[in-house]
Amino acid sequence: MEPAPEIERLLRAADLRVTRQRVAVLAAVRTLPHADTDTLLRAVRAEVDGVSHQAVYDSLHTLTAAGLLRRIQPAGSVVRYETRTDDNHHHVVCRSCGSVADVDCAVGPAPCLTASDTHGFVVDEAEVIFWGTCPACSTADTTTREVAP
Amino acid sequence: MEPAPEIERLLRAADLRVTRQRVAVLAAVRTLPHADTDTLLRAVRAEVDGVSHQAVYDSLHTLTAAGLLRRIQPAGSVVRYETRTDDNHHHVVCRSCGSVADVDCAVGPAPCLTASDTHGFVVDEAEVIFWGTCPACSTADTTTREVAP
DNA sequence: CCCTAGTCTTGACTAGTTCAAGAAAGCAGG
DNA sequence: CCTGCTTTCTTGAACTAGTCAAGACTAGGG
Repeated sequence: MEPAPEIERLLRAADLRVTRQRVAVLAAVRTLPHADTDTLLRAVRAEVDGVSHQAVYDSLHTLTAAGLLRRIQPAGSVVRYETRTDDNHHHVVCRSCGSVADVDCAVGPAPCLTASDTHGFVVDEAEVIFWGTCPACSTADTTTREVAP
Repeated sequence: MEPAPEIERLLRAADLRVTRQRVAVLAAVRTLPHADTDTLLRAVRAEVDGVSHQAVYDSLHTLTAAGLLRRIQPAGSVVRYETRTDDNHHHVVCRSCGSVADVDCAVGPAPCLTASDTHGFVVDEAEVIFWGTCPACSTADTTTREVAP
């Protein structure tokens, strides 16, 4: 389903052992960007039978530490992962269904990274999360009101 | 310790019943901005004996819904609360110790609220979190290296 | 003062994640 | 190709933060 050799190359480049579990995890995050751990676990098990949940947690942590994955966690959401790690892009999150989409930086390469007074903190990253309503939910809201409790 | 009448007034203005628990919760968040629920629970119990954790959770939810509190949750952190709700300010979070400080908007009243392409999402808020190292941790890091594992 | 809706207490329960010990597997060197 | 060391995976228990639900209590309008 996924080009395994390419993924294998990525793992070796990051000095990580190539295991079926890791390959499957990385492939899963590629095909399911912004998915949560449980969804990824299912996807991985569809590829490699009998993978333990701990292996998936471990792989996700390792791959994140190696810079192959990026971990995102909007308030009130479980942890989600994506493979776009190089660019400092941001996210829009739907308040209603929790879906996430990528948003490129609006103002140049690293906007908003100029806080007025950071109280002596040494800032290395500015994370921006846009909150709103996704197309599907805003349509559902206006057309079929009173459906949700 | 806190001006209870003032807090009472705030509660009534928000059409909420005035209970000892709520007053204590609101006072606790005032004196301990950015505190997590557990810290607040302890603070509340110091004022009013035997308060249940559920009452604190309920109060925090109710007060947040009424706009008297703002709930923040940086990735990897538990939920925290603060009383500054009117202005759209942001936060700096220490990667090392997790401490949080307020940061006022850098560019005008609502910066960064102009995402380039929001994929059809209707955006109503832009949340900015600055990640870095707090003064205490950066000092500890440079002077007493090798202390932490 | 009484009534009722809203709030609090008590205690069980859940989801998501981490911890720990031993078995299995990757891969460098011979 | 085989060996052995080290990392990774499996298994299964444990933990934390938070939620659910039933009944007792109480704020505040009448």
